[in-house]
Amino acid sequence: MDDKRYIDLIKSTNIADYSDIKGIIIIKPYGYSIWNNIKIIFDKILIKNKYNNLYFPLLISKKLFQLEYKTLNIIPKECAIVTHSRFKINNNKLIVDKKSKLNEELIIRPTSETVIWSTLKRWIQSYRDLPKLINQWCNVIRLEMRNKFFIRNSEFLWQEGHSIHSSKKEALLEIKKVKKMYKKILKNYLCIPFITGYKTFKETFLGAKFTYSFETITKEKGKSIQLATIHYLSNNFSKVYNVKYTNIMGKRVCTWGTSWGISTRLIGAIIMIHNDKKGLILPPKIAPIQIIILPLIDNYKIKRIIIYLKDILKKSNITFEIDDNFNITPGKKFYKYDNMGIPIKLIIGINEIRNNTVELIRRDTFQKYYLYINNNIYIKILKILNSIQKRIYIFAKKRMRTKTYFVKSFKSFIKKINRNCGFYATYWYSNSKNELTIQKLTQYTIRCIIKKSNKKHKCFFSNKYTNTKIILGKSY
RNA sequence: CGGGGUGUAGCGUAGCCUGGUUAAUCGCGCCUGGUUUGGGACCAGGAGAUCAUAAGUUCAAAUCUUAUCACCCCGACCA
Repeated sequence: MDDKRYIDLIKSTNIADYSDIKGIIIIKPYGYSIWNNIKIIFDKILIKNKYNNLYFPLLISKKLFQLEYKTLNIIPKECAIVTHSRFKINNNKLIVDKKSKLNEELIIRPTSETVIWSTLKRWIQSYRDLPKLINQWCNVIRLEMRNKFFIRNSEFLWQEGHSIHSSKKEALLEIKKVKKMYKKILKNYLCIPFITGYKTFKETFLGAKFTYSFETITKEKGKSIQLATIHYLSNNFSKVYNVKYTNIMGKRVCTWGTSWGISTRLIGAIIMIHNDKKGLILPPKIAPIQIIILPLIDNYKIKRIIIYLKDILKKSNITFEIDDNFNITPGKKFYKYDNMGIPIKLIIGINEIRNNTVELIRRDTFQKYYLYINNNIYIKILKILNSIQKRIYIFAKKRMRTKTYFVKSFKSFIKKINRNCGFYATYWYSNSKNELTIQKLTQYTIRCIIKKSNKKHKCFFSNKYTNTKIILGKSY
């Protein structure tokens, strides 16, 4: 899918639109509904894992950032900074009233570690207060130079989970738990295959000891998309904000933290991964509409069938919509709903009335089924929804595999990337300078370090011996 | 911030080089009426644009000149 097709698809399916500010988009009902489904699913997973939702403020004072700089050398980039509070009129034009300059600048959150950890100090006194497992669904702003619908917006919606623990061991265990949580939603619900691993030092979140990431590639282009990240904060933020607790021995000791997130970028990933010539193919479990019912003629018998079907679908928790606008021809409707990626079309016309059936067409294969209308019809429908869910995951996974290559030398790497974009596995002797050189030469970056083997191998770039295996990819 | 490009109706565009009954073409979409309706229907009619903004050249500017602004693509930044 080229960029134009991607943008066209988002616009024609009413998922999102541009706003009048560069890099900031409007998420329309159909798109928001996808996000909302992701949210509902992940919220359940969070609750199961004992997380509590809460909300921290949008604006953060500068003095907190100053603290982080002092201790961890974090320099915030790409922030929106609020400096004034008032306008005045000059020559019939609105201008910022310089007299209204704020004593201290406020920063719109690019992420919330700052405001959360500075608050935790007051919430955590004893080992009995730990662990603290919190999550918030919110928007953040990171002013980027270059933008792309959902993949890189200046404002995006996300979930940020934060956990604070009494020991290093417990914090690391929590990271394992979060990995499972993300694996579950990405694979079982969004049907997105992925690779996982640690970010290089250069790409690690500022203030984190390590960053663990989930990466995938797009259908045609084979470009990399980062789906989720988990940061192990160690006791770094505990040091900055002096978040300490009294342990069972009566000693005051530091806390250990993690933070992690998934964002509306996932919508972009879904679009880029699940599509064909006819448009989107949404995974049934997050599709805003799972079934579109299309009566072909305006007829009382059909109306009766629809009422009957409605009842059954509602009882089986299948989301559906009925399009009984007869001013639009069937062909046009078929194209429209195919484009929107609705998993199943149910068609009812004269033939169906005669045979007491409905015609079912699944979006992924366009296979047709004729189902008898009776109380058990939902069983077959659920089966097909499930089958679509599984099939699109398997297909995406196969595709990712065929787009994953192994290279031994930089020379063969260069040769191959000219032909195929994708994931490139190789051995790597850690060196930030070389990392940058590779990026400049090829536009490829190290997506993640996937494992450390026992055997030593030659680094594909420096020829030094190493046991580190990495995946390279071309990012959006 | 560097290099390139584009601004004409809700969207996509023609016209610009060579200024003149062109206050603007065509397609999609929208509205009204009718005939249609099993994979993007057709006919008839209709609404909708101070041609990005500002200044200049000229008898005359969408068209030429200058400035400004916005957006897009390619780099640096990046969940």
